[in-house]
Amino acid sequence: MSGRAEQIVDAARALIDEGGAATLTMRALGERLGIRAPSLYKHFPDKGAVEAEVITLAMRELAGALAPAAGDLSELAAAYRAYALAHPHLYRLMNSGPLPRHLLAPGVEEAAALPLMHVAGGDTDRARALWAFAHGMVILELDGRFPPGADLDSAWRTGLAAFAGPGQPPTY
Amino acid sequence: MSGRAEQIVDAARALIDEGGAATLTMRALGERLGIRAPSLYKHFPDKGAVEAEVITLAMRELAGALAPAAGDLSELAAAYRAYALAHPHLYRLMNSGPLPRHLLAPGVEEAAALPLMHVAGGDTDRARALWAFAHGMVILELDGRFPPGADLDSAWRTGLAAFAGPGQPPTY
DNA sequence: GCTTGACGGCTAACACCGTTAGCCATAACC
DNA sequence: GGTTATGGCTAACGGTGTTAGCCGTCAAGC
Repeated sequence: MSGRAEQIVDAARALIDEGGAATLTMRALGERLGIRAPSLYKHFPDKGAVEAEVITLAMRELAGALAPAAGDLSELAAAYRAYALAHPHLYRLMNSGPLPRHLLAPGVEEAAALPLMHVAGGDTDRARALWAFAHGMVILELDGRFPPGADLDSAWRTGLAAFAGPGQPPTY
Repeated sequence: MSGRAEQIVDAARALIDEGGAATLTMRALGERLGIRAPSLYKHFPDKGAVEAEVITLAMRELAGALAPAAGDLSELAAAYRAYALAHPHLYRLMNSGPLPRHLLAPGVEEAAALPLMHVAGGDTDRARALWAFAHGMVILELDGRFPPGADLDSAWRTGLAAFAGPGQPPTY
């Protein structure tokens, strides 16, 4: 990816991070770089390709934010939620709707899921259930689905306690 | 809501149910009723108002689908997942993104959540964690985020077992 | 019976969207 | 020095939600 392409992806990331996916417009993106929209097509085939690069970038960010907390369930959950709250639009972009897997850098999706797999002790069912819980909590919070004033820390603790319970203890 | 308005909402529901939210276009909606797009604005202030009515309708549907399974956790979970898989686009519409609460029929959101609250034994933390898990499982499945061939029944069982565990037994 | 007004359709148009076609200046390379 | 790739540009197309303004129908009131 040439230098110009990286600038475009960075600008697109900033645009989404600030105003959400709907703010990412080819014209707005061009304007941010002092360029007209059609010129962007000299670097990317279409808008979806730019978005895919932003997703790749965000997944690497998320993996990086999770890595230091790997090993401890509640720390990992806190780091996961913290990233989502810090970058709600990026979180939504990479974790909602169909994923353009064929456009993503290979391995990046697995890398983001690795800490969770590790904390689940290699039990895929447990890992998937945990992932669903964490994603559910985060996305419902981001979308304002919980009643205003709801004690979400408490709900998180309750859920994590259930998963940490004696059902299937970590094998390591 | 007059007769014509109901026809519009029904057509909109059908359009979304068949092809997803993106298929709901004011022009397509009009065409389905033998009418031009601008005429729709004689019945609704904008597209968002039509969508809000469809959301209200879908929430009532979901509540109706959940009611027979109330009381039993795994039955309730099965009914929840079944509705989502039967009407993925409607599920996404009503459970993703910001909710236009001020446009929804009052009480409809609570009614859809009631069976879950009941099965959680009145424990709001437990109810929220369960909701997050169920929504997470469903939306990740709908979005194709799980690996192809993943045994999701098994993941559901694992998660439900964790929540049904001795952490906080039902109080009734 | 005539007038008035609401209702519910219509066309034309605007601003914005992603995208394509085609032109052109610069710069590197043989 | 000519050739070619790079990376800009304008103009335009078809699609989107939405607005303005026109007009036929039909019921109510005088």
